[in-house]
Amino acid sequence: MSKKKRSMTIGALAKAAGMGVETIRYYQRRGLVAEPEKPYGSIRHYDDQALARLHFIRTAQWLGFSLDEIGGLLTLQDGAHCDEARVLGEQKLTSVREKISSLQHIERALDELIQKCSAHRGDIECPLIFSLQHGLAQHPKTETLGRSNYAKNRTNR
Amino acid sequence: MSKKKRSMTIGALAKAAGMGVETIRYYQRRGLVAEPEKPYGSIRHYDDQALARLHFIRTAQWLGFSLDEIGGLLTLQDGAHCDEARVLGEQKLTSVREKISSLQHIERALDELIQKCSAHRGDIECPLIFSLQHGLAQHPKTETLGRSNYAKNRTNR
DNA sequence: GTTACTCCCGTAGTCAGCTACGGAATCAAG
DNA sequence: CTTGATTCCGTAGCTGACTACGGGAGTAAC
Repeated sequence: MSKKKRSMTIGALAKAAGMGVETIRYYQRRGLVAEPEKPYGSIRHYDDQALARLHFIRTAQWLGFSLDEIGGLLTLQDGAHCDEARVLGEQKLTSVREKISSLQHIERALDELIQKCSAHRGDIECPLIFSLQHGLAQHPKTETLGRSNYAKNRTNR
Repeated sequence: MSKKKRSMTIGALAKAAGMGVETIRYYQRRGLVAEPEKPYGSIRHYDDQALARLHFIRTAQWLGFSLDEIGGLLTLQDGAHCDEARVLGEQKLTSVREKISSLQHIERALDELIQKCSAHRGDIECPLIFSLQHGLAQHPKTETLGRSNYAKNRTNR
């Protein structure tokens, strides 16, 4: 949007990018954004290019790229490696689609359990609990639920 | 399935449940499964009830419940608090549906970027990279991407 | 009876992405 | 020129669900 070459402190940059100062420092440590030279006994200043990088990171993150993958995308940024970028995007798209379909399985399973729960009145046992104990048709028992899975289904803060 | 009252060591139980010994110990520490009495100078033994608990945990996990939430479900297991269980299930269902719809937004955005990439031939810049730098129409810039979000889109191991 | 697994138990490490803390230096306002 | 906010910098803590390690005890097979 704005193209004027304003110069900001890290605090102003953080505010402009909608993130915390500590987050920017963290990205610097990870090598995702550069740390500008510090004038003799003074404070670092950032320009709109730095802000653009932060936007880049946030958008790519929203698309599901990890910070490591974003690092890879950023190296593609300078050359004209459009094909490589497209391949990365396609891989992401595939994994997003897989995630959608497995969440849809879960949606169906949960929905059925809740239906049964609502239908059940004053009987011996809760159908939802019972199903958890005795198995679900849809649920692939062999699937490993590792640590990479743990937050798959968490609610945003 | 099997109803015979076999007795297993923790290793056999782990194998039967398809998880590691350390995982079961971890659940014991978290109070999700009980630790049976240890005979004088011997080894603990587990029965099919213990196995059923582990199945319960894995299925509930697959449905998106956290271990803390599973702890809550397990306390409902003994009383007949079907309504409470159903409410928890409904909350999960809501959050699953939210996740699906936000992943579908992402799917659309990624798909468009890739289309543009494929259409582009020998021009100055890569459309995907360009969009990351200069903003996406679909992407809500104000949305906070906190730590609870970081694995939202990771691939299963 | 010796070898080779398991079990037991406590503690510490892993991953990803932040977030917090503390003390010194610098800057902006009054 | 003082006060109070920021910056700088390194290091440590947090989350959730495991996973690994180490050393001693028990157990199973030969």
